[in-house]
Amino acid sequence: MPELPEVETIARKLRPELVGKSIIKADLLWSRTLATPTSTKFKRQIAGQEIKAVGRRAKYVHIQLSEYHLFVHLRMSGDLYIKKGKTAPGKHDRLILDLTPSPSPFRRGETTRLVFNDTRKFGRVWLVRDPEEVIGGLGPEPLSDEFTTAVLYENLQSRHRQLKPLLLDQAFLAGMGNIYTDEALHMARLHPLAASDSVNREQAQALWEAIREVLKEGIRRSGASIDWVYRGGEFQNYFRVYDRKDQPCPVCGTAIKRLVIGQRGTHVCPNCQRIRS
DNA sequence: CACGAGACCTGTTCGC
DNA sequence: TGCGAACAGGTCTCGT
Repeated sequence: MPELPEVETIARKLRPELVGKSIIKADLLWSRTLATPTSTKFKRQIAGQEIKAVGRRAKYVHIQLSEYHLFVHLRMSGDLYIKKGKTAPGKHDRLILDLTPSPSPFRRGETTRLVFNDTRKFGRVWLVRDPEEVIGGLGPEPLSDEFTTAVLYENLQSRHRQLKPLLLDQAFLAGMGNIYTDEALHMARLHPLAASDSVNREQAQALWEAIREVLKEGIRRSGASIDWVYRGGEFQNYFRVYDRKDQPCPVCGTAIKRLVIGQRGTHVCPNCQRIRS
């Protein structure tokens, strides 16, 4: 489910609810959800921590605590949300953090919880002192100032990889997923199988612009919501190629094709996106 | 180094 | 209607 825009949307929504509250206790309902440390250590270390900030790096939700950093990766089906009031855990809840009650005089003493729900159990949570332990190997943040056309061009030249798998590689660029990669390549009129070192300066410029534009549009529309996973986004109504097999390309009207590249469904306009040219 | 296949999981949709 | 196959927003690890 969640790529950069969806994770950004979730982090923005959680921030005002979480900052300033403290964690009372943790309830781990699926042990493999915890990547590090051990369950015992995790529960001991997180209890009493105050939430200082909530942000995002790549596809990780980053929750800064008084002495630790909590990272959550939603992978394919994860979601993070606030649940108020005492209720039984949901079917796919994997981790529940009890928070100090809201100070509001109208809802005095009401239980507030941060719930990590994850149907497919691929999601992971880390509690560390040093953030580098989790996010140290990531490539540039695509919407940051360090990510320039020149950086993209040089990095593309320095390897010989198919464009799509390279853009999905989080060590190359952090935050792109299957949807936004297909959309960006289409916008830049580049074929997903084109070799990275075959891309010229103009094409790198177009790709840089497309990546930023597509991600910003995704954020503006609060992400994309397909089927039962993740709700609230609107970007699915504006896909140009993703999930649009056999439907017309919005640019030229040619039927969109679906390929499989690196075991991922990949959508292209066979007319707009050609390997040579 | 680049790339493909298999794992990890559950749920929904598709094809016969 | 039933039932197995294919597929899903991600990433890791192994073998070639």
